[in-house]
Amino acid sequence: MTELKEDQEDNRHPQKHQLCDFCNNNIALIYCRADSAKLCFTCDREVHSTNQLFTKHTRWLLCNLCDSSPASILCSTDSCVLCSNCDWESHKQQQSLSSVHERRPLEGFTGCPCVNELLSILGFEDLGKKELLYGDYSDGGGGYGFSDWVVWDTPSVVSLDDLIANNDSVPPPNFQAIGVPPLPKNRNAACGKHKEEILSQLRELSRLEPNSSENQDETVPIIGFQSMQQPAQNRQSGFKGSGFMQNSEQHVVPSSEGSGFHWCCDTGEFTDQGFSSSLADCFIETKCLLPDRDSDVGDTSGGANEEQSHHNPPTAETFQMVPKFSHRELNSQERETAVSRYKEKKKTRRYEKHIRYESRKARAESRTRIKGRFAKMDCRDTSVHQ
DNA sequence: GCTTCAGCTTGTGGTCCCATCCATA
DNA sequence: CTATGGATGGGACCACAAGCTGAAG
Repeated sequence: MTELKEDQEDNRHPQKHQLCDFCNNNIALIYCRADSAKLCFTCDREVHSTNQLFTKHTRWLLCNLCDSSPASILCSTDSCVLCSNCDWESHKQQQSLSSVHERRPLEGFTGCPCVNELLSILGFEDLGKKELLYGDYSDGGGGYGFSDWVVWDTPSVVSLDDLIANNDSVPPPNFQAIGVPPLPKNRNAACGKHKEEILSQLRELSRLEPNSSENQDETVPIIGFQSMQQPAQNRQSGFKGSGFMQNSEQHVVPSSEGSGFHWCCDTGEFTDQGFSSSLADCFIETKCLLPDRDSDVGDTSGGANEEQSHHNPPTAETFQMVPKFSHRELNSQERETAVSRYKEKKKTRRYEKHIRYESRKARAESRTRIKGRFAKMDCRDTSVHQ
């Protein structure tokens, strides 16, 4: 079904994939604005690890439509990443449909992230390096096909009641359910249409990493139900992924004492020392982007604010009512305008010194100076001697 | 609407000073 | 690893005419 949809999408936007500007061999998946270059993951690593300056280049995934601009928007509905222009064009033409499209901003990355970090950046944080290296996700045979990694189906047995029901088999804090088929991984991958190519290149990159074999054990995610990661996924699909659209079970996810993880959906409070700061930053940023109405949500945990019955408890439905898309679209338009202004300004950018008033220049050159500083006219006599 | 005027702001270049980087002992 | 010195880059400084702005006639 998903593959069919993707095929249709591909037919709708027939295109020839751009090759990497560096090796001219692999499909370019990354765009570096500083270099104005389209790169594959391997060449990106090679190019941007050469010196410290290059590591500061911010890179983005390539837009799935035009294949020539950095993608700044993820459309979860279409499972594609788009540049601001293509996002505007594609969703402008389908006003009625775009109103229900889930979109969220994407951020670039800098430095030389390792494969695991890239997996996290691209929304494959559940997919450890071991799976990347040895996992057979590219075909459907013998287990989980690729689509299983990226398509989210609500788990049949994940609720507080389910967990409490069998007290005899209360799982340890990490809730490792041995023998349970692994949940679909990464229901919120942010890599767009070229998932397989990305994973293929990351797999290649992983092989090239010197300590790929050493760290495998450390990076192997727990197979099966992982309460440690569940909130992160929920958070991604909910907060980051635009508005709690997917998983109404979020508010019954158990908080596990002593596990270093706590999730409380009522307040939106989320703490987990295990998560990277970058992910936390994403969360904070997204929260700031939400309309003011959301800011009240965080207070509902307090007793006094519970009296405020003018708004319902922040269930998934409540958040769905928030006019988040109007906010998002406004940002998108503003972004569009800003990008246009930036491009125009960039065209006229001048790095050489620009003299606005030649007359002032001529006068400054003829002025008397003392140690480079302009001197008063009545100091002329003394300056002459210097 | 136009002109005039007063007051304020801006811009100009050579030199100095300080912080930072890098190589070397 | 630390200390030292040279190289480098960028900002501050100066006076004052030109330009700008708002009020007044």
